[in-house]
Amino acid sequence: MATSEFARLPGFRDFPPEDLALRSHIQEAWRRVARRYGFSEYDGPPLESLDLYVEKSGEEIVGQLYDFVDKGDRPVALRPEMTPSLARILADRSRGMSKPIRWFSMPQLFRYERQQRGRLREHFQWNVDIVGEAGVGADAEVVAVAIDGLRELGLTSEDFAARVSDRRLLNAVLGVVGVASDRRSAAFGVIDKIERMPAEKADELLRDEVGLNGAAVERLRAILAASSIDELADLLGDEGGADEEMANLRDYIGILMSMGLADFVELDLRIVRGLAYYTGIVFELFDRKGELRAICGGGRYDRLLELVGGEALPAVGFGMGDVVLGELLAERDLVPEYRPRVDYFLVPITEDQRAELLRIAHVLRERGHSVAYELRERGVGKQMKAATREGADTVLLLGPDEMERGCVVARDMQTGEESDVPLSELA
RNA sequence: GUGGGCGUAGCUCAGUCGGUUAGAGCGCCGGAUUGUGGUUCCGGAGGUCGCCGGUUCAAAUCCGGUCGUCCACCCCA
Repeated sequence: MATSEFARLPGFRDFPPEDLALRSHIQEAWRRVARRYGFSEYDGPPLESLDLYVEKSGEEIVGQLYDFVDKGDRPVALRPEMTPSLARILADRSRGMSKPIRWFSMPQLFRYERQQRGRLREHFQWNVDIVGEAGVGADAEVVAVAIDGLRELGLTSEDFAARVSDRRLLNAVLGVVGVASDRRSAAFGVIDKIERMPAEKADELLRDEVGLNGAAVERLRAILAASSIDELADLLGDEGGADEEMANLRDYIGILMSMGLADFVELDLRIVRGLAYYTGIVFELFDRKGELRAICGGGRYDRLLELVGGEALPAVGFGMGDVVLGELLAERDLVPEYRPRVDYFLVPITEDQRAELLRIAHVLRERGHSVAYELRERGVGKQMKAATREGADTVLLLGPDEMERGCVVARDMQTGEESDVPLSELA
Protein backbone atom coordinates (compact mmCIF):
# COMPACT_ATOMS: atom_id res chain seq x y z
CA MET A 1 0.00 0.00 0.00
CA ALA A 2 1.03 3.55 -0.53
CA THR A 3 2.20 4.88 2.80
CA SER A 4 4.66 7.09 1.01
CA GLU A 5 3.49 10.39 -0.29
CA PHE A 6 4.81 9.41 -3.69
CA ALA A 7 3.16 6.18 -4.71
CA ARG A 8 4.44 4.05 -7.54
CA LEU A 9 2.59 4.67 -10.78
CA PRO A 10 -0.01 1.97 -11.45
CA GLY A 11 1.27 -0.85 -13.61
CA PHE A 12 4.92 -0.09 -12.91
CA ARG A 13 7.20 -2.22 -10.81
CA ASP A 14 9.99 -1.64 -8.33
CA PHE A 15 12.78 -4.17 -8.34
CA PRO A 16 14.27 -4.55 -4.87
CA PRO A 17 17.07 -7.16 -4.92
CA GLU A 18 14.81 -10.13 -4.22
CA ASP A 19 12.60 -9.18 -7.18
CA LEU A 20 15.40 -8.13 -9.48
CA ALA A 21 16.83 -11.61 -8.92
CA LEU A 22 13.96 -13.19 -10.85
CA ARG A 23 14.15 -10.67 -13.65
CA SER A 24 17.90 -11.22 -13.95
CA HIS A 25 17.44 -14.97 -13.83
CA ILE A 26 15.08 -14.72 -16.81
CA GLN A 27 17.14 -12.22 -18.77
CA GLU A 28 20.38 -14.11 -18.28
CA ALA A 29 18.74 -17.27 -19.61
CA TRP A 30 17.40 -15.35 -22.61
CA ARG A 31 20.81 -13.91 -23.35
CA ARG A 32 22.58 -17.27 -23.03
CA VAL A 33 20.17 -18.96 -25.42
CA ALA A 34 20.25 -16.15 -27.99
CA ARG A 35 24.04 -16.23 -28.03
CA ARG A 36 23.98 -20.01 -28.28
CA TYR A 37 22.05 -19.55 -31.52
CA GLY A 38 24.51 -16.97 -32.81
CA PHE A 39 22.39 -13.85 -32.32
CA SER A 40 23.88 -10.43 -31.57
CA GLU A 41 22.37 -8.09 -29.00
CA TYR A 42 21.21 -4.59 -29.91
CA ASP A 43 19.08 -1.88 -28.34
CA GLY A 44 17.38 1.36 -29.30
CA PRO A 45 15.83 4.37 -27.59
CA PRO A 46 12.83 3.85 -25.31
CA LEU A 47 11.23 6.97 -26.77
CA GLU A 48 10.34 7.05 -30.45
CA SER A 49 8.42 9.24 -32.83
CA LEU A 50 4.70 8.58 -32.51
CA ASP A 51 4.46 8.18 -36.27
CA LEU A 52 6.52 5.03 -36.15
CA TYR A 53 3.59 3.25 -34.48
CA VAL A 54 0.68 5.05 -36.11
CA GLU A 55 1.93 4.34 -39.64
CA LYS A 56 2.29 0.68 -38.94
CA SER A 57 -0.70 -0.10 -36.76
CA GLY A 58 -3.26 2.63 -37.39
CA GLU A 59 -4.74 5.42 -35.29
CA GLU A 60 -6.51 3.17 -32.82
CA ILE A 61 -3.22 2.06 -31.29
CA VAL A 62 -2.64 5.58 -29.97
CA GLY A 63 -5.15 4.93 -27.20
CA GLN A 64 -2.83 2.25 -25.86
CA LEU A 65 0.38 4.23 -26.06
CA TYR A 66 2.21 6.36 -23.56
CA ASP A 67 2.46 9.35 -25.84
CA PHE A 68 2.96 13.08 -25.43
CA VAL A 69 4.32 16.11 -27.24
CA ASP A 70 7.90 16.92 -26.29
CA LYS A 71 9.36 20.38 -25.77
CA GLY A 72 10.31 20.54 -29.42
CA ASP A 73 6.65 19.98 -30.39
CA ARG A 74 7.39 16.46 -31.56
CA PRO A 75 4.68 13.84 -30.97
CA VAL A 76 6.53 11.01 -29.24
CA ALA A 77 5.69 7.70 -27.56
CA LEU A 78 7.35 5.29 -25.19
CA ARG A 79 7.95 2.20 -27.29
CA PRO A 80 5.09 -0.33 -27.01
CA GLU A 81 6.99 -2.94 -29.01
CA MET A 82 10.45 -3.34 -30.46
CA THR A 83 9.84 -4.46 -34.02
CA PRO A 84 9.20 -0.98 -35.49
CA SER A 85 12.44 0.26 -33.91
CA LEU A 86 14.28 -2.72 -35.35
CA ALA A 87 12.82 -1.98 -38.76
CA ARG A 88 13.83 1.67 -38.44
CA ILE A 89 17.37 0.81 -37.33
CA LEU A 90 17.81 -1.67 -40.16
CA ALA A 91 16.30 0.68 -42.71
CA ASP A 92 19.39 2.81 -42.20
CA ARG A 93 22.05 0.15 -42.34
CA SER A 94 20.81 -3.19 -43.65
CA ARG A 95 22.05 -2.57 -47.20
CA GLY A 96 25.61 -2.85 -46.05
CA MET A 97 25.09 -5.86 -43.83
CA SER A 98 25.52 -9.53 -44.72
CA LYS A 99 22.31 -11.52 -44.56
CA PRO A 100 20.64 -13.02 -42.78
CA ILE A 101 20.81 -10.62 -39.85
CA ARG A 102 20.36 -12.38 -36.51
CA TRP A 103 19.66 -9.85 -33.77
CA PHE A 104 18.09 -9.94 -30.33
CA SER A 105 17.17 -7.39 -27.70
CA MET A 106 15.55 -7.22 -24.24
CA PRO A 107 13.86 -3.81 -24.22
CA GLN A 108 11.56 -2.42 -21.56
CA LEU A 109 8.27 -1.71 -23.31
CA PHE A 110 5.30 0.43 -22.30
CA ARG A 111 1.60 0.56 -22.94
CA TYR A 112 -1.15 2.66 -21.50
CA GLU A 113 -3.80 0.16 -20.56
CA ARG A 114 -5.56 -0.93 -17.43
CA GLN A 115 -3.38 -3.49 -15.74
CA GLN A 116 -4.42 -6.97 -14.81
CA ARG A 117 -2.71 -10.26 -14.15
CA GLY A 118 0.18 -10.85 -16.52
CA ARG A 119 -0.24 -7.47 -18.03
CA LEU A 120 1.28 -4.31 -16.62
CA ARG A 121 2.03 -0.96 -18.15
CA GLU A 122 5.66 -1.85 -18.45
CA HIS A 123 7.50 -5.07 -19.10
CA PHE A 124 10.72 -6.47 -20.43
CA GLN A 125 10.43 -8.37 -23.64
CA TRP A 126 12.89 -10.67 -25.33
CA ASN A 127 12.88 -9.93 -29.06
CA VAL A 128 14.63 -12.28 -31.44
CA ASP A 129 14.58 -11.68 -35.18
CA ILE A 130 16.08 -13.01 -38.37
CA VAL A 131 16.04 -10.51 -41.21
CA GLY A 132 16.89 -11.24 -44.82
CA GLU A 133 15.86 -14.87 -45.09
CA ALA A 134 12.51 -15.81 -46.61
CA GLY A 135 12.75 -19.59 -46.22
CA VAL A 136 11.08 -21.66 -43.50
CA GLY A 137 14.52 -22.43 -42.08
CA ALA A 138 14.45 -18.98 -40.50
CA ASP A 139 10.90 -19.46 -39.16
CA ALA A 140 11.91 -22.73 -37.55
CA GLU A 141 15.14 -21.29 -36.15
CA VAL A 142 13.30 -18.48 -34.44
CA VAL A 143 10.64 -20.65 -32.80
CA ALA A 144 13.39 -23.03 -31.68
CA VAL A 145 15.09 -20.12 -29.89
CA ALA A 146 11.82 -19.28 -28.14
CA ILE A 147 11.30 -22.89 -27.06
CA ASP A 148 14.86 -23.24 -25.83
CA GLY A 149 14.55 -19.97 -23.95
CA LEU A 150 11.81 -21.55 -21.84
CA ARG A 151 13.63 -24.87 -21.55
CA GLU A 152 16.68 -23.01 -20.27
CA LEU A 153 14.52 -21.83 -17.36
CA GLY A 154 13.50 -25.37 -16.50
CA LEU A 155 10.17 -25.60 -18.31
CA THR A 156 9.40 -28.75 -20.25
CA SER A 157 6.97 -29.96 -22.91
CA GLU A 158 4.66 -30.82 -20.00
CA ASP A 159 4.51 -27.14 -19.15
CA PHE A 160 4.19 -25.39 -22.48
CA ALA A 161 3.84 -25.80 -26.22
CA ALA A 162 4.08 -23.75 -29.38
CA ARG A 163 0.93 -23.44 -31.41
CA VAL A 164 1.84 -22.67 -34.98
CA SER A 165 -0.15 -21.52 -37.95
CA ASP A 166 0.41 -19.77 -41.24
CA ARG A 167 -1.63 -16.84 -42.40
CA ARG A 168 -1.06 -17.72 -46.05
CA LEU A 169 -2.23 -21.26 -45.40
CA LEU A 170 -5.26 -20.06 -43.47
CA ASN A 171 -6.04 -17.70 -46.32
CA ALA A 172 -5.80 -20.54 -48.83
CA VAL A 173 -7.92 -22.78 -46.61
CA LEU A 174 -10.57 -20.08 -46.40
CA GLY A 175 -10.56 -20.04 -50.19
CA VAL A 176 -11.05 -23.80 -50.29
CA VAL A 177 -13.96 -23.56 -47.87
CA GLY A 178 -15.54 -20.83 -49.95
CA VAL A 179 -14.84 -17.54 -48.19
CA ALA A 180 -14.95 -14.70 -50.71
CA SER A 181 -11.66 -12.79 -50.95
CA ASP A 182 -13.23 -9.59 -49.60
CA ARG A 183 -14.38 -11.48 -46.50
CA ARG A 184 -11.03 -13.02 -45.63
CA SER A 185 -9.92 -10.37 -43.14
CA ALA A 186 -13.30 -10.52 -41.41
CA ALA A 187 -12.82 -14.27 -41.20
CA PHE A 188 -9.35 -13.79 -39.68
CA GLY A 189 -10.89 -11.59 -37.02
CA VAL A 190 -13.53 -14.16 -36.09
CA ILE A 191 -11.06 -17.06 -36.06
CA ASP A 192 -8.68 -15.10 -33.83
CA LYS A 193 -11.40 -14.84 -31.19
CA ILE A 194 -13.16 -18.12 -31.79
CA GLU A 195 -11.70 -19.83 -28.74
CA ARG A 196 -13.02 -17.12 -26.46
CA MET A 197 -16.62 -17.09 -27.63
CA PRO A 198 -19.52 -19.53 -27.40
CA ALA A 199 -19.92 -21.86 -30.37
CA GLU A 200 -23.35 -20.45 -31.39
CA LYS A 201 -21.95 -16.94 -31.43
CA ALA A 202 -19.02 -18.02 -33.61
CA ASP A 203 -21.31 -19.88 -36.02
CA GLU A 204 -23.51 -16.85 -36.27
CA LEU A 205 -20.55 -14.62 -37.10
CA LEU A 206 -19.20 -17.09 -39.65
CA ARG A 207 -22.59 -17.08 -41.37
CA ASP A 208 -23.43 -13.40 -41.16
CA GLU A 209 -20.06 -11.68 -41.25
CA VAL A 210 -18.06 -14.15 -43.29
CA GLY A 211 -20.87 -15.34 -45.51
CA LEU A 212 -20.58 -19.09 -45.10
CA ASN A 213 -23.49 -21.52 -45.27
CA GLY A 214 -24.13 -24.13 -42.61
CA ALA A 215 -22.16 -26.90 -44.26
CA ALA A 216 -19.16 -24.65 -44.88
CA VAL A 217 -19.21 -23.53 -41.24
CA GLU A 218 -19.12 -27.18 -40.18
CA ARG A 219 -16.23 -27.90 -42.49
CA LEU A 220 -14.26 -24.85 -41.37
CA ARG A 221 -14.77 -25.82 -37.74
CA ALA A 222 -13.37 -29.29 -38.42
CA ILE A 223 -10.37 -27.82 -40.23
CA LEU A 224 -9.66 -25.35 -37.43
CA ALA A 225 -9.71 -28.22 -34.95
CA ALA A 226 -6.94 -30.09 -36.80
CA SER A 227 -3.83 -30.38 -34.66
CA SER A 228 -1.41 -31.93 -37.12
CA ILE A 229 -0.45 -31.31 -40.71
CA ASP A 230 -1.56 -34.80 -41.76
CA GLU A 231 -4.95 -34.39 -40.17
CA LEU A 232 -5.32 -31.09 -41.98
CA ALA A 233 -4.29 -32.69 -45.30
CA ASP A 234 -6.99 -35.34 -44.88
CA LEU A 235 -9.63 -32.72 -44.18
CA LEU A 236 -8.66 -30.65 -47.20
CA GLY A 237 -8.74 -33.70 -49.49
CA ASP A 238 -7.48 -33.52 -53.07
CA GLU A 239 -9.04 -30.21 -53.96
CA GLY A 240 -5.75 -28.37 -54.11
CA GLY A 241 -5.73 -24.64 -53.63
CA ALA A 242 -3.50 -24.85 -50.56
CA ASP A 243 -0.85 -27.28 -51.74
CA GLU A 244 2.06 -24.88 -51.77
CA GLU A 245 1.25 -23.51 -48.31
CA MET A 246 0.81 -27.03 -46.96
CA ALA A 247 4.21 -28.09 -48.29
CA ASN A 248 5.78 -25.00 -46.75
CA LEU A 249 4.36 -25.68 -43.32
CA ARG A 250 5.27 -29.36 -43.61
CA ASP A 251 8.90 -28.38 -44.20
CA TYR A 252 8.79 -26.07 -41.23
CA ILE A 253 7.47 -28.71 -38.87
CA GLY A 254 9.94 -31.20 -40.34
CA ILE A 255 12.83 -28.95 -39.34
CA LEU A 256 11.55 -28.67 -35.79
CA MET A 257 11.20 -32.47 -35.64
CA SER A 258 14.79 -32.84 -36.79
CA MET A 259 15.83 -30.54 -33.98
CA GLY A 260 14.10 -32.85 -31.52
CA LEU A 261 11.45 -30.28 -30.64
CA ALA A 262 8.42 -32.16 -31.97
CA ASP A 263 6.95 -32.48 -28.46
CA PHE A 264 6.73 -28.73 -28.23
CA VAL A 265 4.94 -28.03 -31.51
CA GLU A 266 1.28 -28.24 -32.43
CA LEU A 267 -0.54 -27.06 -35.51
CA ASP A 268 -3.37 -24.69 -34.68
CA LEU A 269 -4.93 -22.61 -37.43
CA ARG A 270 -6.80 -20.53 -34.86
CA ILE A 271 -3.56 -18.69 -34.07
CA VAL A 272 -3.89 -15.52 -36.10
CA ARG A 273 -2.17 -12.88 -33.94
CA GLY A 274 -3.60 -9.42 -33.88
CA LEU A 275 -0.74 -7.52 -35.37
CA ALA A 276 -1.51 -6.43 -38.88
CA TYR A 277 2.04 -6.78 -40.15
CA TYR A 278 2.33 -10.55 -39.95
CA THR A 279 2.42 -12.18 -43.38
CA GLY A 280 3.20 -15.89 -43.00
CA ILE A 281 3.89 -18.41 -40.30
CA VAL A 282 2.77 -17.18 -36.87
CA PHE A 283 3.06 -18.85 -33.50
CA GLU A 284 2.33 -18.51 -29.81
CA LEU A 285 3.83 -20.20 -26.82
CA PHE A 286 1.28 -20.92 -24.12
CA ASP A 287 1.14 -22.82 -20.86
CA ARG A 288 -0.41 -26.24 -21.25
CA LYS A 289 -2.75 -25.77 -18.33
CA GLY A 290 -4.19 -22.77 -20.13
CA GLU A 291 -4.24 -20.65 -16.99
CA LEU A 292 -2.20 -17.77 -18.29
CA ARG A 293 -2.27 -15.60 -21.34
CA ALA A 294 0.23 -16.32 -24.14
CA ILE A 295 3.84 -16.36 -23.00
CA CYS A 296 5.25 -15.45 -26.35
CA GLY A 297 4.08 -14.57 -29.82
CA GLY A 298 5.73 -14.08 -33.13
CA GLY A 299 5.80 -14.74 -36.82
CA ARG A 300 6.88 -13.61 -40.21
CA TYR A 301 6.55 -9.99 -41.30
CA ASP A 302 7.97 -9.71 -44.81
CA ARG A 303 6.64 -6.22 -45.60
CA LEU A 304 7.50 -4.23 -42.54
CA LEU A 305 11.00 -3.07 -43.45
CA GLU A 306 9.99 -1.55 -46.73
CA LEU A 307 6.97 0.05 -45.06
CA VAL A 308 9.36 1.89 -42.78
CA GLY A 309 11.37 2.98 -45.77
CA GLY A 310 14.13 0.42 -45.76
CA GLU A 311 15.37 -2.34 -48.00
CA ALA A 312 12.60 -4.82 -48.89
CA LEU A 313 13.76 -7.64 -46.66
CA PRO A 314 11.79 -10.63 -45.38
CA ALA A 315 11.85 -11.03 -41.63
CA VAL A 316 10.66 -13.28 -38.85
CA GLY A 317 10.80 -12.89 -35.09
CA PHE A 318 9.04 -13.06 -31.74
CA GLY A 319 8.55 -11.21 -28.50
CA MET A 320 8.44 -12.88 -25.07
CA GLY A 321 7.51 -10.87 -21.98
CA ASP A 322 8.91 -11.29 -18.49
CA VAL A 323 5.60 -10.89 -16.64
CA VAL A 324 3.60 -13.92 -17.76
CA LEU A 325 6.79 -15.96 -17.86
CA GLY A 326 7.60 -14.99 -14.27
CA GLU A 327 4.14 -16.12 -13.19
CA LEU A 328 4.52 -19.44 -14.95
CA LEU A 329 7.92 -20.03 -13.35
CA ALA A 330 6.44 -19.23 -9.95
CA GLU A 331 3.59 -21.69 -10.49
CA ARG A 332 6.02 -24.42 -11.49
CA ASP A 333 8.26 -23.65 -8.52
CA LEU A 334 11.12 -22.70 -10.83
CA VAL A 335 11.99 -19.37 -9.23
CA PRO A 336 15.38 -19.65 -7.57
CA GLU A 337 15.37 -18.58 -3.95
CA TYR A 338 17.00 -15.23 -3.48
CA ARG A 339 20.08 -15.42 -1.26
CA PRO A 340 22.61 -12.68 -0.82
CA ARG A 341 26.13 -14.06 -0.58
CA VAL A 342 29.71 -12.98 -0.22
CA ASP A 343 32.93 -14.94 -0.38
CA TYR A 344 34.37 -13.50 2.83
CA PHE A 345 33.03 -11.74 5.90
CA LEU A 346 35.77 -10.23 8.05
CA VAL A 347 35.43 -10.04 11.82
CA PRO A 348 37.75 -7.98 14.01
CA ILE A 349 37.64 -9.23 17.60
CA THR A 350 38.46 -5.74 18.85
CA GLU A 351 38.77 -2.45 17.07
CA ASP A 352 42.58 -2.72 17.25
CA GLN A 353 42.45 -5.21 14.35
CA ARG A 354 40.27 -3.10 12.07
CA ALA A 355 43.09 -1.44 10.14
CA GLU A 356 44.67 -4.80 9.36
CA LEU A 357 41.29 -6.20 8.34
CA LEU A 358 40.64 -3.34 5.99
CA ARG A 359 43.99 -4.03 4.38
CA ILE A 360 43.13 -7.73 3.99
CA ALA A 361 39.66 -6.88 2.65
CA HIS A 362 41.19 -4.78 -0.05
CA VAL A 363 43.72 -7.46 -0.99
CA LEU A 364 40.91 -10.02 -1.36
CA ARG A 365 38.80 -7.62 -3.40
CA GLU A 366 41.74 -6.95 -5.70
CA ARG A 367 41.87 -10.69 -6.24
CA GLY A 368 38.25 -10.60 -7.32
CA HIS A 369 36.54 -11.92 -4.20
CA SER A 370 33.44 -10.37 -2.67
CA VAL A 371 34.11 -9.16 0.86
CA ALA A 372 31.93 -7.60 3.55
CA TYR A 373 32.28 -6.63 7.21
CA GLU A 374 30.53 -4.59 9.86
CA LEU A 375 31.07 -0.89 9.36
CA ARG A 376 31.14 -0.06 13.07
CA GLU A 377 32.25 -1.70 16.27
CA ARG A 378 30.04 -4.59 17.32
CA GLY A 379 30.31 -7.69 19.42
CA VAL A 380 31.68 -10.83 17.82
CA GLY A 381 28.35 -12.61 18.17
CA LYS A 382 26.60 -9.81 16.31
CA GLN A 383 29.21 -9.88 13.61
CA MET A 384 28.77 -13.61 13.15
CA LYS A 385 25.02 -13.16 12.83
CA ALA A 386 25.64 -10.52 10.22
CA ALA A 387 27.98 -12.88 8.38
CA THR A 388 25.21 -15.47 8.25
CA ARG A 389 22.69 -12.93 7.07
CA GLU A 390 25.03 -11.76 4.31
CA GLY A 391 25.49 -15.33 3.14
CA ALA A 392 29.21 -15.50 3.86
CA ASP A 393 31.05 -18.50 2.56
CA THR A 394 33.99 -18.00 4.88
CA VAL A 395 34.46 -15.80 7.94
CA LEU A 396 37.94 -14.51 8.66
CA LEU A 397 38.45 -13.73 12.35
CA LEU A 398 41.32 -11.59 13.50
CA GLY A 399 42.03 -10.92 17.18
CA PRO A 400 45.02 -10.16 19.37
CA ASP A 401 46.05 -13.85 19.46
CA GLU A 402 46.06 -14.15 15.69
CA MET A 403 47.94 -10.89 15.31
CA GLU A 404 50.61 -12.34 17.55
CA ARG A 405 50.72 -15.63 15.61
CA GLY A 406 50.73 -13.80 12.27
CA CYS A 407 47.55 -15.41 10.93
CA VAL A 408 43.77 -15.14 10.65
CA VAL A 409 41.26 -17.83 11.55
CA ALA A 410 39.18 -18.91 8.54
CA ARG A 411 35.83 -20.39 9.52
CA ASP A 412 33.93 -22.36 6.89
CA MET A 413 30.33 -21.32 7.50
CA GLN A 414 28.95 -24.53 6.02
CA THR A 415 30.89 -27.00 8.13
CA GLY A 416 32.00 -24.80 11.01
CA GLU A 417 35.60 -25.97 10.55
CA GLU A 418 38.30 -23.47 11.34
CA SER A 419 41.87 -23.23 10.14
CA ASP A 420 44.72 -20.75 10.29
CA VAL A 421 45.66 -18.72 7.24
CA PRO A 422 49.09 -17.04 7.49
CA LEU A 423 49.01 -13.27 6.97
CA SER A 424 51.79 -13.74 4.43
CA GLU A 425 49.20 -15.30 2.11
CA LEU A 426 47.10 -12.17 2.36
CA ALA A 427 49.79 -9.64 1.51
C1' G B 1 -12.91 2.71 -21.57
C1' U B 2 -17.27 -0.70 -19.08
C1' G B 3 -18.95 -3.93 -14.96
C1' G B 4 -17.87 -6.47 -10.30
C1' G B 5 -14.75 -8.25 -5.65
C1' C B 6 -11.18 -6.49 -2.26
C1' G B 7 -8.10 -2.45 0.67
C1' U B 8 -6.27 -3.29 9.09
C1' A B 9 1.84 -3.21 11.06
C1' G B 10 7.31 -4.38 6.19
C1' C B 11 4.59 -9.50 4.94
C1' U B 12 0.30 -13.08 5.83
C1' C B 13 -3.99 -12.13 8.25
C1' A B 14 -7.58 -11.76 12.90
C1' G B 15 -10.93 -8.09 14.72
C1' U B 16 -17.25 -5.13 12.47
C1' C B 17 -25.22 -6.44 15.17
C1' G B 18 -20.90 1.11 15.58
C1' G B 19 -18.73 1.72 22.02
C1' U B 20 -12.60 2.62 26.48
C1' U B 21 -5.23 3.00 24.90
C1' A B 22 -6.66 -1.91 17.32
C1' G B 23 -4.29 -7.65 17.81
C1' A B 24 -1.37 -12.38 16.29
C1' G B 25 2.46 -14.91 13.60
C1' C B 26 6.61 -13.95 10.62
C1' G B 27 10.16 -10.05 9.71
C1' C B 28 12.95 -5.80 11.85
C1' C B 29 15.78 -3.47 16.15
C1' G B 30 17.92 -4.30 21.13
C1' G B 31 19.38 -7.68 25.11
C1' A B 32 20.63 -12.71 27.23
C1' U B 33 26.09 -13.42 24.60
C1' U B 34 32.05 -7.59 25.49
C1' G B 35 36.62 -14.31 21.00
C1' U B 36 32.26 -17.33 17.30
C1' G B 37 26.56 -17.63 13.32
C1' G B 38 22.15 -20.59 11.71
C1' U B 39 18.40 -22.71 17.52
C1' U B 40 16.16 -20.62 21.91
C1' C B 41 14.45 -16.95 25.54
C1' C B 42 13.30 -11.76 26.98
C1' G B 43 12.23 -6.82 25.53
C1' G B 44 11.18 -2.89 21.86
C1' A B 45 9.89 -0.04 17.63
C1' G B 46 6.27 0.11 13.85
C1' G B 47 -0.66 1.36 12.09
C1' U B 48 -4.41 8.99 11.45
C1' C B 49 -7.58 0.61 9.95
C1' G B 50 -5.93 3.45 1.53
C1' C B 51 -7.73 8.68 1.13
C1' C B 52 -11.79 12.47 1.39
C1' G B 53 -16.56 13.47 2.88
C1' G B 54 -21.41 12.01 5.18
C1' U B 55 -24.67 9.66 9.10
C1' U B 56 -24.01 9.34 14.60
C1' C B 57 -23.09 11.25 21.35
C1' A B 58 -19.45 7.69 19.16
C1' A B 59 -16.96 4.95 12.70
C1' A B 60 -11.54 0.21 11.20
C1' U B 61 -16.95 -1.20 11.46
C1' C B 62 -22.67 2.03 8.16
C1' C B 63 -23.28 5.31 3.45
C1' G B 64 -21.15 8.15 -0.84
C1' G B 65 -17.03 9.55 -3.62
C1' U B 66 -12.01 8.83 -4.85
C1' C B 67 -7.38 6.21 -5.37
C1' G B 68 -5.06 1.48 -5.43
C1' U B 69 -5.45 -3.71 -6.43
C1' C B 70 -7.69 -8.16 -8.46
C1' C B 71 -11.31 -10.49 -11.91
C1' A B 72 -14.27 -10.27 -16.40
C1' C B 73 -15.03 -7.42 -20.99
C1' C B 74 -12.32 -4.44 -24.70
C1' C B 75 -7.49 -4.88 -26.69
C1' C B 76 -3.21 -7.10 -27.46
C1' A B 77 3.57 -6.43 -28.04
